[in-house]
Amino acid sequence: MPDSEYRDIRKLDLFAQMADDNFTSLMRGAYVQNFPAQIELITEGEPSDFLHIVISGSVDLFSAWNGRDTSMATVRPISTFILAATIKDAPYLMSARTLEKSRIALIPSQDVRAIFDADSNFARAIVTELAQCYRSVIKAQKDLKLRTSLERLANYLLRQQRHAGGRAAFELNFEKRRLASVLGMTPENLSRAFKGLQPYGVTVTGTRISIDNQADLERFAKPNPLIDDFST
Amino acid sequence: MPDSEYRDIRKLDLFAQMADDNFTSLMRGAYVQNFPAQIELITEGEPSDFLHIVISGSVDLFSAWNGRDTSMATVRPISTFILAATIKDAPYLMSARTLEKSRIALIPSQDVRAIFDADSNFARAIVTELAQCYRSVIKAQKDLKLRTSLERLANYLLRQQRHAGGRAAFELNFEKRRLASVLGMTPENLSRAFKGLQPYGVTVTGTRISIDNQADLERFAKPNPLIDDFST
DNA sequence: CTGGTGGGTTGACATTTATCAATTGATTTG
DNA sequence: CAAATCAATTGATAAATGTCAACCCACCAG
Repeated sequence: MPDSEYRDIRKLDLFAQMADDNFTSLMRGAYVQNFPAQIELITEGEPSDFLHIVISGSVDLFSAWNGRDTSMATVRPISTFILAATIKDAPYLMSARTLEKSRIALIPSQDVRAIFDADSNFARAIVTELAQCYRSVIKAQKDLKLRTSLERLANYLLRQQRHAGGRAAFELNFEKRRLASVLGMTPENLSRAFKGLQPYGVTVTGTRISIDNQADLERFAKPNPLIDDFST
Repeated sequence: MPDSEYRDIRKLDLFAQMADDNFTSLMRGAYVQNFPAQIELITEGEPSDFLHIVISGSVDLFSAWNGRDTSMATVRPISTFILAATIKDAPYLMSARTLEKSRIALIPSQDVRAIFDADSNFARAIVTELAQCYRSVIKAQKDLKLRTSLERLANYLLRQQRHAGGRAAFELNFEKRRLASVLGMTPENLSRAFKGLQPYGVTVTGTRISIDNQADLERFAKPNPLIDDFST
């Protein structure tokens, strides 16, 4: 693993405070691999052998049941996924596939558990990370249960806009079919939902979104920090 | 606090392994109160001053937005809630109200955070608990996104049946309106959903459910441990 | 250049779910 | 006991969402 990557991983909240020895030992056992796009990295139901870290590219977490499937989340650099399964030594609840060419570090789960037992700074960081993950899912669930698909899309656009710097126009860094799945609707419905937001000043050209009337859209979307603010 | 309650709390996974001193110190700062039914214990958005432990009775966790509200979960004795908010020192994401007369212990959040820093056994237990909570919410989200309301009800009944001992007939320990909200539908819809399960051998009399054809219902519901098994 | 491929869109239609209003039935309360 | 209350149910209807088929268009490979 190149030094720069090593340092980038070290800077993650999860690893920043742990003892040098323990971090080095974790990394010694790690594999780093480049994967092409559309590769299934893990499959739900399998034992959780590795904690994964996305170094570059992006990864889709999804789940299937009875012939249907749905995107649960997207993981972008640099962050980890499958932490809860690793800690509990329980089967994966979601599958993961690369969305594009990606570089992924794999840390053996038993190493993570061993160092978690030995390094209380690491244990604390894991607590913070898990609490964050838990709260994110709760927010997603509120989004799903309390809002219609049009409202979910409107709020998604506002979040994405903020994330992209707050300007009126920004890029959708999602395939629309995946966005539809993340938002819990069909691609056809998403297409119509975009049209449904036109009266509130939303213009779509390919992957480019333009919010022409910020106040109008916010009046409709009613964004709420207890659902839409990912930082708290 | 009576000795028996003290011991019951001590037995919770969350507190079982921590040092005696630390547990005693946590409990010294705790309040225990009896609340009547339908009392709002906490309100979403407020700072998380206390970790709550339900000693008896039951508590509904719910959330509201834009005039709508939805039940997220029910907490039954003996277990805690609001752990993630306490740890992160972040605002509550959900409100809580007693469903019946309940006895609740309140532990000041700053005490929990202080002892979490000092007692690594406690920290480890918190990790396990949070990982468990996280995985439960992920399962709930899969249930919501991958299943129709009829399928959610069918699987709920099978889970409840197992929880009640596995016999063909069992009690629904939920008000139907609340069950509807938990399952993400309206009470009217739940009523119709029960009728929709009649062809699969489900009989409803008040709060009593009878599953007359286990195999048929399971063939329809297609229960899956990665969604319906709460223990893993 | 050309034919294929796949994402995105559109229209017609079906299904699911929500809403509203009215009724029932059990329980509570004065 | 009778009135009031509230959860549960039912029917009629509306709204939201999904499905299916067709089509457009950008992109890529031969």
